[in-house]
Amino acid sequence: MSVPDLGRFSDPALLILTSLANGQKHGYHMMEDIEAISGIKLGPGTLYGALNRLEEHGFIEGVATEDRRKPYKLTALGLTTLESTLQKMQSFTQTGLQRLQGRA
Amino acid sequence: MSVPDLGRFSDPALLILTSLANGQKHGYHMMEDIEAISGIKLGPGTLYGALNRLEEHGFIEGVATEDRRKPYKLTALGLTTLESTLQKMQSFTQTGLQRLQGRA
DNA sequence: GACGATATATCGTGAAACGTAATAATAGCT
DNA sequence: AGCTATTATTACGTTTCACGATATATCGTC
Repeated sequence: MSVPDLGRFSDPALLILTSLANGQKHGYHMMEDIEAISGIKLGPGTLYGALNRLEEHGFIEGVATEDRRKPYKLTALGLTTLESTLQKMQSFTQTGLQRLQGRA
Repeated sequence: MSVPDLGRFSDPALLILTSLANGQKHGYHMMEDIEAISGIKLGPGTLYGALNRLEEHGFIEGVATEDRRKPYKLTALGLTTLESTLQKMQSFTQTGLQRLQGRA
């Protein structure tokens, strides 16, 4: 990679919530989706670890199924949190890019 | 705050680099700047810890001075990294917000 | 010029999150 | 049946975070 990565800008939690923003998904599906929309490939430990934390904190919840796949979906809390986070991030990146613009 | 925070979306490192995007600053100044542009208040341990790591990784460098304040500025590496990170973040948040839009 | 408030940086510590990898088990393909 | 892809769990070492305590210099003001 030509441009090195900033340690962890990624924040798996945010990637996951965003992946769930357009409908429920199970873990493996998220892995692919996240890579598609962000270019970041989460390992299983990272992904499932973050999933558990998100569920504990009430941002997502498992959907009942008899399949071996375990789908998750956003809770109301997760939804509003995601929305406000994305909005803040957007205005923040806006500011940052403007600052870069203004450089000599 | 009505909307709870997503554990660590913040990523102090990114906040710091962005704060340096419009010119060199010393630690305390960054604290205030970061709070102004992001609403996030970094404690001293968080801030200076992240500063040290960023310097070790070559993203920023201290500026020589006789003052007791120690200013930092972006390195070339830090600059390109920041730019590419912000751009990716912007397109990512874009995608996320669109997905939220498309919800029933 | 003493005294409190603000500015500025350092250090220490425990907890949380991250990344990698090993493991397991089911499903699908040939 | 064997092999590959799918899907999830767990364990472990490292890094980062957040919080607080500490230290010192500077400023204002009385």
